[in-house]
This record gives sequence, structure tokens and C-alpha cells, in this order.
Amino acid sequence: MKYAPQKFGSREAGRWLARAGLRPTRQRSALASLLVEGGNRHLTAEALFAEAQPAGADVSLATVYNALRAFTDAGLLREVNIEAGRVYYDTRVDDHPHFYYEDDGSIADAPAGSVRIAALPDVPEGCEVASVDVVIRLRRR
Amino acid sequence: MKYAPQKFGSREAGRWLARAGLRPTRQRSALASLLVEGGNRHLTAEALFAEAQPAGADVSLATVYNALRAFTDAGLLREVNIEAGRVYYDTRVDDHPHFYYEDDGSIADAPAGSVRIAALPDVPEGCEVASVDVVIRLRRR
DNA sequence: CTATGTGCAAATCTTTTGCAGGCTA
DNA sequence: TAGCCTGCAAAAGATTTGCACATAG
Repeated sequence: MKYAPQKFGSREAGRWLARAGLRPTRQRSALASLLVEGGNRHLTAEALFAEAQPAGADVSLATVYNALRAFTDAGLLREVNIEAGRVYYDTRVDDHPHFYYEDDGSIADAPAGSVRIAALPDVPEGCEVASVDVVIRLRRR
Repeated sequence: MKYAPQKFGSREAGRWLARAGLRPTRQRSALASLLVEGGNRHLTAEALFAEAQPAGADVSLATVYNALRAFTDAGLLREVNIEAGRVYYDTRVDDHPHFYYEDDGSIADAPAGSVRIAALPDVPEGCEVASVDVVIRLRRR
């Protein structure tokens, strides 16, 4: 297939990709721009795909999935597993708690310091903590 | 279809179902027994289905899924979302932290009190906390 | 008897993969 | 040029659903 010339992707997005040693292809650059410039975000592959179209990015859904996985493996994104059968990607990669609104299935960062781990567990022999995920599920009252 | 006479399900399992107002059908009783008598467990629908067969329970996979959802809706079980595309059911329904072994994808309860929430968040207006899920992801060192 | 449950298979939905060809370095 | 990427469509895996029949209360 014929690809259009490179025309998407901010400098910031370019650095973001370079930092992880990923080739700045047209598709990745466009997706990276959407991810980096949107501030802290939590989105699914479908959602990013839907955003890419109107932005003129012209990426296939499979490429969105592949790119998100590549970004995650490179440490640029973080997977958030909250809902069964649906993966969210978080542009913040540090440990931080999330609010999950059960009503509409949306996700938000909980205010910094809103949850503090007072005591860390006795980790089983031969293991180390990779991350600590905290999800506060909220219900409309 | 012809069903075999009721012959599975302990008294304990019967009470467990009655407590939630669920009809103690043969299939549900058998599944409830497996769940209640196994102590604290974290299993998937597939896993429970696999256990039911040798136990002579003769349930279909669809029924296992339906029953697990019914149990969860009734508050007898708790869904645990840790891995994308795979739901675990926990026989403990109170808030408690989990260890997740990234190597083999297994789940275990973290020792009681191993994690203590020091400060609860400022919950958004009009919302209340349904539950707080804590997952400590472990990596083999 | 009547509302619930159940089995089976087909349908959904999300995510992954195989392949042929395009593109970055 | 060499190997990484992409698009497309098909595959895969988990869970749900439609329908006819069974069964608990």
C-alpha cells in the first residue's frame, strides 16, 4: 500500500518515540501526538482509533493495537486493567490510584496523595514488587 | 433435556445460596459446594468448569458463566479484574489486597494488614466508594 | 402451574496474528 | 538494501445470548 508523506506528529511526540528507540513512522507519530498532547489520559484502543480518524491520521485498528502494545512494552504507556475484557492505556506511567465510575465505566486519576500505602507487604521470597495498582470504585449516590 | 436427581451440594452450600435468594438447582448447588468448601479461592469460569467435570457435576460452560454472574450479582462472590480478558472470582467478598504473580498469572491473597490505606481520597461530589481494589504485582527476582 | 434455570450452539466483542508489500535508517 | 512496520482479513479466546425444554416452589 502507498503511504502518504509524513505530516503528523509534533516534535514532542518525536522525542517521546525516540526515547524508547521506536521508529517514528507516520502512524506512530500521529498516535503519539494524540497521546502526548492530550495531557493525562486513559483510553482504549478503540477510543484512540476513533480519535485518529477525524485527525486525518488514517491508521488501521490493528496498527493502533500494535502501536499501543509497542508503547507499553517500551515503558511509554501503562496498562490499566479495571474492566473485564477491556484494556485502558494510561499516559502516566508511575504508580498512582484511579477512580473508576461504575455507572459509565470511565476512569480518572485520583488526586495525588489521596491514598497512601501505610505499610508495605511482606513480599514472598524471591519476588519483588513490580507495581501497586489501586482502584477506587465509585458509585453514584 | 433430562436432568439427574439432585445429589450434589452440601448443606453449607445450600445456605449460601438461600442467603442470596437463589434457587438451589442441581448445577448451582454443585458449583456452590466447590466454591464454598475450597476455602478462599480465586478462579476463572474455565477453571471452575474444569473442576466440576471430575466431580461429576455435569454442568455446561455457559451455565458456569451464568451462575458465576448470578453469584456475583447476589454478593456471594467478588469479581477480580487483574489480567486483560480474564475474570477471576474471589470467594472472599470483603476489601482485601491481592498479590499477582506476573510470571504465571496466579493470584493470592496478600497477608492481612500488609497494606493499609492511610488516607482516603476526597471522593467526587455525589459519589460514594463502592470498593477499593489493591493489586500488588510481583516479579520473580 | 409459572417463573426460573439450563444446555447447546451461534453470536459478540476485544485483541492477536499471518502475509504481502511499504518504508525508515 | 535490510529489517522493521503497516494494512487487511482471518483467527483466537472469553463471555453472552437465543431458544426449546426442564424444574423448583
